[in-house]
Amino acid sequence: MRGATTPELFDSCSSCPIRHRAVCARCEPDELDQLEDIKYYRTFEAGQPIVWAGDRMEFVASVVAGVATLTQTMEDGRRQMVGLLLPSDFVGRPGRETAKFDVTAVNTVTLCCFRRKPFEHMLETTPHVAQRLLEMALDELDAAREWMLLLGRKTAREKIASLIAIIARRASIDGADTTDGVSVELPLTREAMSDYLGLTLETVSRQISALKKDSVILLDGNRRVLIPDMRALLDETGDDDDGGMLN
Amino acid sequence: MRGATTPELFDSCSSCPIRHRAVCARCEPDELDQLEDIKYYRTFEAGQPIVWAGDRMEFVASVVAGVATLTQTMEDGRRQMVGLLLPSDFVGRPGRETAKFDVTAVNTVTLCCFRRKPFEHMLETTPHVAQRLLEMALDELDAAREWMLLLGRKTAREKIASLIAIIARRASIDGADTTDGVSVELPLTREAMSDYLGLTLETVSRQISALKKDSVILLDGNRRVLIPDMRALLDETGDDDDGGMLN
DNA sequence: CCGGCACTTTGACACGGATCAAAGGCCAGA
DNA sequence: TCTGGCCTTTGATCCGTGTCAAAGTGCCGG
Repeated sequence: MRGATTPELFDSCSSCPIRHRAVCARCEPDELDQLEDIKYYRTFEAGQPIVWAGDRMEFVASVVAGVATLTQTMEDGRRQMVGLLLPSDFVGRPGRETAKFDVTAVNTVTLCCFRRKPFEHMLETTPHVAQRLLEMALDELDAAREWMLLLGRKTAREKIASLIAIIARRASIDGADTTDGVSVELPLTREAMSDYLGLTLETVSRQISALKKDSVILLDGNRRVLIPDMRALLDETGDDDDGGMLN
Repeated sequence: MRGATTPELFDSCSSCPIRHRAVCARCEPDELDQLEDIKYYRTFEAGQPIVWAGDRMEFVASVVAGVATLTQTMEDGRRQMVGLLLPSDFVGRPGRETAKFDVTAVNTVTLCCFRRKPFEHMLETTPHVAQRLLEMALDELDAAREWMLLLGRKTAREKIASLIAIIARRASIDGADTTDGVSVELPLTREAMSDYLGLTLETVSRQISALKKDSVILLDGNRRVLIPDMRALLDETGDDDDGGMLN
C-alpha cells in the first residue's frame, strides 16, 4: 500500500522511463540501464488474476496504473483482502519463490515487472534501493496495523466510514480542494469492499445506505461518493485523529 | 514479529555482544564498534509501559528477553493488539520521530536500544543492515496479513486455535519433539489474548473451555497448554496448510 | 429498444459473540 | 493459615451482523 512518501521522490528521476518511486528515486544512469535490461510491462484486464497464491513468481513489479487487490481465501471460500494496490505500490517479495497471496486486477492494471533474480542481485549491490524498499515496507506495515484495528474492533458503520476516508485521502493526495465537499470514485464493488472490511456485501450495502440517510455522504450513481463535510465523515470512523485529512 | 529467518544468521556473529539478527548478522568488526557506541540496555517490569503512542522515540531496539505487545486504543477504550514482540523482534521505526503505537511489557523485558539518529546514519552507510531490516519488515508484513485473515474472517474457536498454534510454533522453533504432545506456556492473560484476537475475554475463556472439553487441548494450570495432537489443533484453525508445524 | 446479466438494495430471520452479572481459583503478603 | 486482589470461569440475555431470499437498477450487446 502507498504510504506517506514525499511526492518529490516520485518525480525526482524524470529520465527514468519507469518514473517510479520504488526503484527510480535517486537512481544513477548506470543503475537505470541495469533496470532497463530486466524490466518489461504487462497489462491485465478487470477481474483477471495476476498471480495465484502458490504460483511461482518470476518477477516483482510496480503498479503503474489501475487498482489490484491482494487476497487470502480459506478452503470454504471465506475471503479476506490483505492489500489494496494502487499506482506506485510494489507487488511481490524479493527472495520469495512462490506467491503467498492471490493478486487480482480490479480494473485495467499496468505493471512494470522486473525479473526477480536480477532484481534481487541489484538489491544487494545498490544500497539505496534496499533503503527505499525498506521505507515502503514499513509504510505498508503501518497501514496493515491500522487495518487490523479496523478489522478487530470497529463496527460495520465505522468500517465503511474508514474505508471511504482512506480512499478519499489517497485520491486527494495532490491536494484537491477539501473546503466544500469532496467527490471520490470508489474503485471497488460492494463485494470487494466486504472483502476489505471483513463484512458481507449486504452489510456493506446497508451501512452505505445508512450513511446516506444520515447525510454523511451522498451518492452519485453507486460508485461515486460525495462527502459534504469531511469532518463529519471522520467523526464516524472511530479514529481520534484525522488521518492527515484536515489542515 | 519474528519470521522465518534462518537460525544460522542469529548465531553467525558470535563476537558481537548483541548477538542479534537485526544488526548483528554479517557484521564487520568496525561496524560492531560503531554499534557499541550507540547501544545501551533497558529492562522493564511486567505490565510497565515501554512507550506510549505519540511519545518521542529516542531509540530503536531489539527485544533481548521477554514478551512485549504493540497495541492501539480507540477513544472509548476499545483496544487491538497489532504486534506481539518476542526475543529478536525489532521495536521502533527508523525515520519516525514519534511512536505510533503503545508498547507494553507483558513480563520482564530486556531491550537492546540504539540511539535513533546514529542508528539511522548507520543504516545509510551499512548496506547489509538495511537489507536485513527489509527482510525482517517483510516477514512482519506477512505475519500481519495472516493476522488480518484471522481478524476479519475466522470464528472465535478458529481464532483461539490459531493463536495457540502460533505460540506453539514459535516456542518450538528449535525443534522440540512434536511426535507425542507439545506443552506450551501462554505468555498472555485472557485479556491480552482477547486484544490479540479481536474478541472479549469472556469469549476467549469460553472457547478455551470448549477446546478443552473436545480434547483438542489440555490445561495445566491456566497458562500451560498441552497439545496431545497437533494435527487436530491445526484442523481447528481453518488454515489449509500446517503453518510449517508438521514435517 | 429490448433482454440479459452483473451488481446492488432491501427484507425477514437466525445466530455468534458481546454485555452484564456473579461466583470460583490462585497467589502474595500479613 | 487467613485475607485481599487479580485473573478466570460460567450463566443469562441482548444485539449486530450473517444468512437466505427476492426485488430493483444500470449497463452492454443484439
